[in-house]
Amino acid sequence: MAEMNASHKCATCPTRHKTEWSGLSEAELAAIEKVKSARYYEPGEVLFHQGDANDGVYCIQDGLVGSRYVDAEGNSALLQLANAGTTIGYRSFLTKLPHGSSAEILSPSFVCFIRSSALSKLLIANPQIGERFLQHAIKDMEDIEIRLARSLLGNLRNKFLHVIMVFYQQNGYRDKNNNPIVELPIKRTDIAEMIGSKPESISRVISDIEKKGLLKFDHRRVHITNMDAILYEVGITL
Amino acid sequence: MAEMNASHKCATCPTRHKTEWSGLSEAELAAIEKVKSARYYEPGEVLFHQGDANDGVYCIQDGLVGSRYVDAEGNSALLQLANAGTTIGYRSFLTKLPHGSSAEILSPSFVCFIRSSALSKLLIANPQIGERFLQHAIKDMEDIEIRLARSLLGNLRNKFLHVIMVFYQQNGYRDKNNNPIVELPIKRTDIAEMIGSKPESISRVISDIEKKGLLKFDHRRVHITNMDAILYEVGITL
DNA sequence: ATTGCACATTGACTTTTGTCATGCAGACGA
DNA sequence: TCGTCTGCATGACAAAAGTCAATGTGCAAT
Repeated sequence: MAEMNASHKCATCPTRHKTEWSGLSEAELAAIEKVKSARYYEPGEVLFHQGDANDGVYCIQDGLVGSRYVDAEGNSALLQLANAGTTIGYRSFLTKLPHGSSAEILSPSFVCFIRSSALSKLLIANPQIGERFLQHAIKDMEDIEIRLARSLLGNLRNKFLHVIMVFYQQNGYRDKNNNPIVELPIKRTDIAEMIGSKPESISRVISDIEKKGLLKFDHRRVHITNMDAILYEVGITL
Repeated sequence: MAEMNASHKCATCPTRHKTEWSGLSEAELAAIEKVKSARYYEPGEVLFHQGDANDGVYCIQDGLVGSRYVDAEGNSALLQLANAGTTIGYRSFLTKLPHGSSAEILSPSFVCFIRSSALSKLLIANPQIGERFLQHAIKDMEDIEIRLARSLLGNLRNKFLHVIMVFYQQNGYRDKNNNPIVELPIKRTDIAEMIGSKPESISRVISDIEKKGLLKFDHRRVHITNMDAILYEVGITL
């Protein structure tokens, strides 16, 4: 993932169809092409910091980016993960307020950047991009609302299983024996920060879940050995 | 609050300036007036149920409405509170998906209703209403994101104090001696459901907080006796 | 191959929160 | 005024999760 291609033009971007920039004309793409910049990022790099003013939006062509919130005591939480095809930073672009959380590279990523001033012009010329931002906002909102509901209602084990299943929906595959497998894109500490917990507790939950035969962990590779039980426990709704 | 007035026309609605319907022309208001219905609700009544299809949006003229999510085991959580001037149900109107949570009356309320079919026509004729929904969505999102962050990072006491301070910002006032006071609009059990806890734990947190001299509880009336300490503990940011 | 390092696990213990049972007080209708 | 009901508080105990310390493990650089 995220290896350097020959070119990174929007017109040939493999993930553009999943973004707010799908369905634009050749001329519009060319306009974006002229004002955008793009580069490869290493894990740990930061696209923008919590509290910074908005300078534009970032479109993730490949990789994984987390939005991390740090409170006054220095405790941090991962509020959201954004993968290929996701545009981030649009919220503070629209509100003109500072970023509420940092955007931190979690996996090697290739990310494009469109400066606010250029984006404002694009929005005036193409009102349908605004409509796409509304759709995006609503999708994000449902996502966050589910997280909130689970964080209010579930125990550690339930929340952890949910995270695993979300990763499975995004990245999961089946091996030659048709057994479901998912590679976790982030480390234990970050999983803990997604559900408001600590890495030690994650370890304990993992060994408990393995003992019960629901999952089998091999470092970041997870074999889902009892899908039904997990789906039942996680709950189908929401 | 929420007593029956002589009339409940949008044109004279005291809370309209806070809603998506502000800034509409006389003719547009008259159009809404023709298609809307409105009535008074008692606590416990439900505007729509989790899982129901969307039939329109509800505009709260006066009172308090909570969106309650219930999981498979029957545990419930209050995800959001909506007070006067707030329009709810717009999300599933826009996505055409079922409601993710119920809307339950928490205080006596007067609520207007605009059917989907009529609202669709209004939106076509008045694109700026769509823009207002985007603003509303973003505001809701920031609200939920704060809740999520606190729910991931904070302990019970911190989350409880935050809820109190939110109520204070909305409803708080000062007595003759200039001491800050807030009347809690909901009971302990519902506060517990807002922060993923139980009423007994809320009681304990309250007696602890009283012992420390931060707040003084008289049933639902709360005297804020050490504002600085509370603001420090809750944290100014986000 | 060896060392160093970041990540992960495990154990012992503490703290926080939930659970269950009980009692009390204010609100309301008969 | 009397019972009844709901909300609230408290005590005793159980369960869940965090903390601190020690140890293990794979990986990369030398």
